[in-house]
Amino acid sequence: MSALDHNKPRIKTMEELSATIGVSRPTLSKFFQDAESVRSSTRERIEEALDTVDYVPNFFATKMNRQSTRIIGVIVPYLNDLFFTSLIQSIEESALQQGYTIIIQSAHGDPELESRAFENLKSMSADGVIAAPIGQSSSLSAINRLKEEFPVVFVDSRFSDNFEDVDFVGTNNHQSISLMVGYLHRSGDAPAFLGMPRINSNSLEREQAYLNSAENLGFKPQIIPVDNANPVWNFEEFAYDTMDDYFGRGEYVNSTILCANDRLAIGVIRAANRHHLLPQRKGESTRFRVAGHDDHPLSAYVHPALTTVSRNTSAMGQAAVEQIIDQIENGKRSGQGKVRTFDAELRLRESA
Amino acid sequence: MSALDHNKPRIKTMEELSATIGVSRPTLSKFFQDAESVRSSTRERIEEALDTVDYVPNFFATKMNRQSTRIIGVIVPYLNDLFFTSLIQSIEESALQQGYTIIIQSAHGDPELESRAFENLKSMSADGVIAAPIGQSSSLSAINRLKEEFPVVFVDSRFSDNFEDVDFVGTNNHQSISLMVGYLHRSGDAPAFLGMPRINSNSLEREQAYLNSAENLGFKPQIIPVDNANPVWNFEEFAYDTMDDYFGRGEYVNSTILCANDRLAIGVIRAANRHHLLPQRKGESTRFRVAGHDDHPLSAYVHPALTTVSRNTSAMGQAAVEQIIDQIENGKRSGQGKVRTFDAELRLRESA
DNA sequence: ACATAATCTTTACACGTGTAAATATGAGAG
DNA sequence: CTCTCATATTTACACGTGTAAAGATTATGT
Repeated sequence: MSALDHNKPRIKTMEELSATIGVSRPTLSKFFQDAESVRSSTRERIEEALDTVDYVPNFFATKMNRQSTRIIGVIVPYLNDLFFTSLIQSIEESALQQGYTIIIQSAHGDPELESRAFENLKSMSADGVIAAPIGQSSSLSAINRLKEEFPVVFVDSRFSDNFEDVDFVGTNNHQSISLMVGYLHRSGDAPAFLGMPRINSNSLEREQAYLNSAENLGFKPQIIPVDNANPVWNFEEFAYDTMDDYFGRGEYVNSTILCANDRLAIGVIRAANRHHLLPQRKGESTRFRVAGHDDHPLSAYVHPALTTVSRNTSAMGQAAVEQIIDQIENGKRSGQGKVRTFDAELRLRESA
Repeated sequence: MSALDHNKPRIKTMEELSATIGVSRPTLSKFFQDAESVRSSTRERIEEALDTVDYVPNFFATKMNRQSTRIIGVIVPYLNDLFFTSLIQSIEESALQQGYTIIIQSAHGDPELESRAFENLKSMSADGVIAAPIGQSSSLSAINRLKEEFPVVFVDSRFSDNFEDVDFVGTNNHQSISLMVGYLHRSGDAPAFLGMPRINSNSLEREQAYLNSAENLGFKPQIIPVDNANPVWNFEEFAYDTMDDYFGRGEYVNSTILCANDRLAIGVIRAANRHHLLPQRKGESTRFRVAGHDDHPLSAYVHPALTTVSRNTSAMGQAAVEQIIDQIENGKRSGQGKVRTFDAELRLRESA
């Protein structure tokens, strides 16, 4: 039968379907919203008929005259990042399970496009939005306005101020960083810290967590100065250029470097390899070490394999969906937003 | 003003907008479709009013009663792959420029979900679909039916048969592979070939191109046997496991290996590093070499940096959009589909 | 077979915007 | 100050489905 699918007559409207299979349109409407809501004999009759016919309800028409569209918007700053794509994947899976459809919007790193993405979702009457914000102040006012209009959950990073009333799902950066700093400190030199070339909450929090850990463990923190002039999204290149420069001048060549994320670490490893700072053979050892943060899918495949901490993207995606659906179905509570952060786990590999 | 955005009164319908700003609804409708279509004095009046008010036309309502929705669906087999995300990025950019909106659908590697993605897009009356198909026969019948209903362009890979009438945009695999084989052959040992663990057109074409090149250059082709039992999407792990096995048994340890894509090559490099097959220091040299295909964003950051050929994803995305819009606006020509393939360029780095 | 409840059909209006036709208004030319 | 043409307004219907109300039909228990 499935080979003959294309022979099924195409039916465009529910009205037409009603006429051809002899079931009233309101009943069909009920059926498509919830097959269980009609008598079982009717259900079977409809289902049999649907096998012989090619019909899908019009998406727009179904959503238009409805209080709830069961659409969740997902906004990410950038699609070319495996962290975000795996987050999306997890979100989509959870949402689908709850009968929600997701609409993906990428801001392409542009605050202007981020605002437009929110507008798009508003015009689609999305029930709610899960957003991983770019974190630049330019998009702040737009988001500030839109968070009043429908449920919003931030994931991954959030704005430092003005958004205490918005739910947040992310990583417990203090736990993850102190876990890694603790490990590095007890297994060798205390680490220096290479941050992200832009200001978002993760960037700040991780740096702060690093400083706290240093204080707790009693070593002198050392934050590697970087050019923060223009925020950039190709982290590997940024880290490579930065450290290639330092290494060329003989700086940090015997250090342990903790990077704010794996993509930076991958760039650092590349630079370190170029300057022969890393152990090349089994048993060999050098003083230089690198560690990352996130457990990027490829971090196990660089050489030396990257020691890092894993973020539980799957749990984060699931939690974000739970939170947004809670807001949608139980109403948005004003006041304090719920904050859920997830602990990271150490992934000891070769680079440190 | 933008700081006070949230003070703007929220207006939900065009009717309401018409009442508050004193311009008739049909005129507003014209304005939102094409601002140039109304008298300039009217346009200014509307634009000024819009500054003081918060209104966006309802997406569903605008699309519903329209012949053209200006929506292009984009279906990818998997979102967790930087090749597809950069393709999407390029497609979105081109589409936006032409006034089209894209809706992204990921099949998550599942033919069932791929079919459903097509259904979704049909229910949204998408004007056309750009699809990178999974390439399994199970989804063939569904696609076969749907390609009759609206314009379809395949990108990246296509079905071997039954789809000569569908436009295709991809890489000139014969050019790219023979370019690489030629280079490897004249710079060292002739390569063996490691293919992808699943059957799509790229997989087959690249293998065939490899065989052709071998014949042209007069060396004996050697295709590395792999387990094709269950198609798998984590290429790095697949390649690592496969080659770790071989290397452990002393096989291929002095070979030059050409991989069907960079993600495989990254896995191979990892395995080769574990078995110390690759040159570790400057000047050092071994007989073992690896080359990839695609110019994956991280291929320059593995160690040794991967020698590969670049696919022009930007041009491919742009071409795919051109083709789909051509079909949408000039009608679908039956008969032979237009095939556009792009040449690849050699990216000589360190691994070969 | 009867009463009763569950479900279906019929009818009608709603959602927010596109769009066509007839009419009214305004700007520019003479 | 008319006439004319371009553009706006008014009115009306359309898109495809959700949904409420009233009446008709079917299933269930006795």
